[in-house]
Amino acid sequence: MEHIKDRKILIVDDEPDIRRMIEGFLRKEGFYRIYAAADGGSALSVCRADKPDIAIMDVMLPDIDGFELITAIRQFSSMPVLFLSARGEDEDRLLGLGLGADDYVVKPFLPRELMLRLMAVLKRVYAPAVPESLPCFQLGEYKIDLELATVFHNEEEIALTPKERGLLLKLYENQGRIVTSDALCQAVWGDDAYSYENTLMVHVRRIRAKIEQDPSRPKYLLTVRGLGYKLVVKE
Amino acid sequence: MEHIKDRKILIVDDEPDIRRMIEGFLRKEGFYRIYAAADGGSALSVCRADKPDIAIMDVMLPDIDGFELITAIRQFSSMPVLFLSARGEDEDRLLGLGLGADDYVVKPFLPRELMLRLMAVLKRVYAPAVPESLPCFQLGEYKIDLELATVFHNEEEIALTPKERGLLLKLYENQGRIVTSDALCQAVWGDDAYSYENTLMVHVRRIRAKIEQDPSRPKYLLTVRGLGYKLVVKE
DNA sequence: GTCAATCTTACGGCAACCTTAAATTCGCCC
DNA sequence: GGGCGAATTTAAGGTTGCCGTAAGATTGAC
Repeated sequence: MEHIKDRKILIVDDEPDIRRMIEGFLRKEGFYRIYAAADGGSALSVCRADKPDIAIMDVMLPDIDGFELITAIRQFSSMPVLFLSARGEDEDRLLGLGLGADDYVVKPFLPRELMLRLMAVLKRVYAPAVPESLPCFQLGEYKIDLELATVFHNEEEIALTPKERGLLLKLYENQGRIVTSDALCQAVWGDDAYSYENTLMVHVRRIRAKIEQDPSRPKYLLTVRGLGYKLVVKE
Repeated sequence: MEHIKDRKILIVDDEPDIRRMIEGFLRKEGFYRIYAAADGGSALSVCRADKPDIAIMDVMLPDIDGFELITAIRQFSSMPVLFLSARGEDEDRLLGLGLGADDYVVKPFLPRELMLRLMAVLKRVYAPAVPESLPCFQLGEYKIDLELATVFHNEEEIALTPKERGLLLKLYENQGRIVTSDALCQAVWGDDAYSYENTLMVHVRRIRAKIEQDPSRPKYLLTVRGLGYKLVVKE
């Protein structure tokens, strides 16, 4: 999941105009994975089948009350839900939030407000658990600080890019051991392991340019032919 | 002021039942410094005399409209005000908030909701127990005094705006470390951080205009691509 | 020597970032 | 309230540099 706008959104409302309005606005804002449903029944099956990342739903639906719907959804999913409601009653609001709704917008609303709240919920719920601190270690005269994404060498500070940092982290976690190319790709690019072999080599080359005296005869980041790479930390 | 529940609360409502209900609930929740008034006139004198920390007041009072009352109060006090209203109209809400009300609860309400909002307002208004002294530090030829919100450079004094100050503070507290854009937004704008990315950039740009020789090639407030920003203090 | 694996370099796309200006909101004084 | 200047946000277009691709060179195993 690269971007917040890659999230899948389900819109549940029985009024076609509202559905289209919301969908249109969200698309204009850059969301592109949008589902829609007009009633609770189909909403429920979309939730099961497509597993959207968030649902925007009207409280009043033709076949089922929104609060019952969220209860049903909670049986199998903890996806965030943002309610739309024409009523301004506080009981509804509290009930909704109490049942696990994440926010609540009163109709009529400005598209922008819906947007703000949607983004807020997505950020809150899917906020990446950032590891507090990343390691810092020495390679001969080179000091590698992954926290600062920086290599220190001879008074110089050389910045590391995110990919370089990710690769070095994976290698450092397995220092002295061989890390397969697949494992490295997995660590940096995620599960969909396409043919990143070549790309990986290029990145390794770039890392070597930053942490090796002679990048062509590496001392620290070694190639293990046929298997992968290995980071040698000890002197 | 030790605790949030040591705050003095004024309840203004002409219905004795409502007054008692709110007061009872608040006492049960641990508040103990509670004043009550049945009309705008006495509310005003309580505000003058006892200087409550917050007022909960009905919009409809026998002698005066709540909005006029808040205007009168604003003449001599900036105490937070939380409105109760039987009308659910947004105009009222906006008007109230625009006039300096801090929140707004629609009757009928659940005591718990009033409570939540009351606490929220108190926290928001009184939490930033402004740290007495803010740091002052040197960036090359630039002296940054966050206390005075001023940059000194070549006999010149350049004022910092509140946002600029907030950002610089957060950066200074993490000097030498990378501060993510999210963390910066959070520090200055609060939790619901969305769409501030661009705004942040603009502010960074303006800060750079004040503390960098060449804002396009910053020496102190550096960009860390893909991560955030970093303040380099040491020379 | 041959072949496959790995290295090396260069280049273009694209997202992240920058920059500016205009629009809007905020805060203060009257 | 209304008006004014400052502060902030929005918007639009420009720039930069990370990253992925490809193509040719080199290395190591057999």
